[in-house]
Amino acid sequence: MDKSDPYVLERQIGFVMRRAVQRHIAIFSALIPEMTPTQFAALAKLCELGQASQNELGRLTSMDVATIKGVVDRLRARSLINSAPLESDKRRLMLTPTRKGRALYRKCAPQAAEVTRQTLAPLGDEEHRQLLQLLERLT
Amino acid sequence: MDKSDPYVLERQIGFVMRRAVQRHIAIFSALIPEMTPTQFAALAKLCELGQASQNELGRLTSMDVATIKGVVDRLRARSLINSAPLESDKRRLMLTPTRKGRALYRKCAPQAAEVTRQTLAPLGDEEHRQLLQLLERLT
DNA sequence: ATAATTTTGTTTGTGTACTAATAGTACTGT
DNA sequence: ACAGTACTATTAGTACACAAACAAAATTAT
Repeated sequence: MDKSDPYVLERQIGFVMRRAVQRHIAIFSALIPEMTPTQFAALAKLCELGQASQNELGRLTSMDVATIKGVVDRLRARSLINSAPLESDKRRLMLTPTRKGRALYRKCAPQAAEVTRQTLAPLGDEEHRQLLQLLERLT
Repeated sequence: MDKSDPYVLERQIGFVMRRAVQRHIAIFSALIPEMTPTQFAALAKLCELGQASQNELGRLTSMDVATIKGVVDRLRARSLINSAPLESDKRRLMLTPTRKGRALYRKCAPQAAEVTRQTLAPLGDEEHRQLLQLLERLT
């Protein structure tokens, strides 16, 4: 990169990522109108784990405490997860997916794989791997 | 890609991009506390153009009508841009950066370049180019 | 055992981001 | 000229995302 390049908005990583995320979210909500990507991430992780505290689930899905609370509230309002204070540690709110939540997850998981496929449709398999690896290193 | 792979949240492009964006925004707000990335994008593009209608600016910065309105409102509240209805087309709201807005942009632009540099610090120059090119093709 | 610290969850406030509905203006075709 | 269409902006509602401040509970350090 030539350090003397003028600042061109369209070539900045932040701008390009924002646009790519916008397209991804549009594909997601077209294929999975039942849930937002964030809600699906939380539900998917909780189904994978079987159970988790709210804080734990937030960490594992990269959501801060305020965000995960809102997501959990909305999932619970739709009876997709249950929550109960933990006896052994009264600070913690233990979450479990409901039968309905697990069923919805099972139904949506193949669709979520298809979201990934459509999002990456412009790329070949090798490029897909490359992109994922490069982005992971930015984390 | 093995189609029989189970659905692993952490390997989905959406999840990985969300995390990368989170890190980028954290770097941005540490280096440029004066503005959000979105506000900077709008101000930068407006300074580059000299003037633009609100709708036009939204299109060029990939913000929908509701989003660009909020961003413009906040920039105007801080006297970084001016707005006036256009005589020749009364639907349009013509925007121009103020002197203060242009000064702030000039001050922040080098910092914004530094944000990009720090965000991409884990990658080499060739990888930087690759990542940008791959992401652009997802748009 | 008590004080200091850490962890977990909640609340408030600000700022994207999108949808859908509304209204005024401009343009197009007949 | 006028009807239909398209464009621009606003508003209301929902959903992330983060910071900061708070309270309650658990852990630790002395």
